[in-house]
Amino acid sequence: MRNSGSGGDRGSVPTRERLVRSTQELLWERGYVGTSPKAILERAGVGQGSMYHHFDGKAALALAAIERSAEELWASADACLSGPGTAYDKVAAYLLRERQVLRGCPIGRMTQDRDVACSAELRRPLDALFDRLRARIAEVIAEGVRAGELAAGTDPAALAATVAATVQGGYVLARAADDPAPFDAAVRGLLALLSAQVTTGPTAYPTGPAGHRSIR
Amino acid sequence: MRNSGSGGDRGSVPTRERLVRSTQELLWERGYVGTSPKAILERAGVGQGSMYHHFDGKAALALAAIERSAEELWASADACLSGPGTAYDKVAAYLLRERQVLRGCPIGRMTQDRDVACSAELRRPLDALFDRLRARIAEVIAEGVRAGELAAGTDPAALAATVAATVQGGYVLARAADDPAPFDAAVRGLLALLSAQVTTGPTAYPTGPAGHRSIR
DNA sequence: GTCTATATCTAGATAGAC
DNA sequence: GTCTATCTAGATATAGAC
Repeated sequence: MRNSGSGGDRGSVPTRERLVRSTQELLWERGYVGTSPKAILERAGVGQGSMYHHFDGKAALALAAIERSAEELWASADACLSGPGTAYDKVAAYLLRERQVLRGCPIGRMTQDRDVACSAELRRPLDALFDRLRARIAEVIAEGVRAGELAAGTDPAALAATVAATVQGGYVLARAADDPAPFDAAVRGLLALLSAQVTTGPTAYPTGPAGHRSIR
Repeated sequence: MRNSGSGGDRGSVPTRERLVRSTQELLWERGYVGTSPKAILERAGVGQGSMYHHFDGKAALALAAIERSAEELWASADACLSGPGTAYDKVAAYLLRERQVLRGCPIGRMTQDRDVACSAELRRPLDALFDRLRARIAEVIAEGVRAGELAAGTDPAALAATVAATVQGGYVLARAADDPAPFDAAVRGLLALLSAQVTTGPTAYPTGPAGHRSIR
């Protein structure tokens, strides 16, 4: 049982963990190309030797950071989509959950990074996350259709893609404007369309403690 | 009247123009941070002296390239939105027009580049483009509402943001999957929702020569 | 107007001391 | 395990010849 870092017995964050977290932050802020090992080390407060001891190099560290971010994002999204209420409520909870719009999506951002998109290994966690996300949203929608809440003839997979795309595109529009308003508008527009598919009004069900603001 | 490049009288593209076009391509492929002056010069086939003669530096050249790309994108989008048919037809024409999905949007991509987003000057053309685009889509939708084609109560600005976001987000999902399918699914899902807002079926009007495949 | 040579700084990684 | 030196290459810009 080797010591996995000097911090474990001091109550501080182990070196390896600090490297991963620093890299998560920097990838989110600057992307892969814009993030240098030097910047990671400075933020983590460790020397170069530590980084190359724990990881093979920049790509390996980035992979660990991306996988971690994807896990965290999935946990957050799934919590919304597994919440109380109708299918509409669950989708609305996911759409209205988003935070820090101007920072963008830590995972979606990576798709614009050439070195990431061109690397099968680095792209895999992105693909896996969005695949799971769309599948989960589609599942929620399909349940709504089966329950008679949403219009029959609704294509769950297509609508799930629209939901995920609206969020990702909302980030893009908001960053272009340096203002979260376009993101909010896109979500509002989608929820308005979605509510038109609801045969039983979403508020006809008890929505439970979540109490998300309804759009229409 | 100074000579604005040695190519004008030889039928070849002037140096300055070659620099702008090369930069457009590289910004699209690699983003701002990932594009070096050296790469631009190599693609344009000119020496460094030419670049620093025509432009102050990388940022100035990038600004010219981004403005050019925005103009081209606007022309293309506006053509779709000014086409024949109903409001649904026009929006569908815009949504279905998209090409080279895996390359992403040359303008939307820039929003993920820190140096661009943090520069008021470089961000301005992105903001202007998406602002015009949303305004134009909203105009089409508002006309549809006034004409009684689309449901009264529709919020043109919000729906326009949803349309633009679906496209931008579709690119993100497609690049994550390395497959255009999620883009197509997102568009299909949105058109299905939109068609539910159509009080008069879109095919009830003569759609003219455009003849876009209808989704539902 | 265009070129090559040069300068400075940083990226990314290795070597080896402690 | 962690540190500081050191290395090679490339980014970005300037200088000055042609």
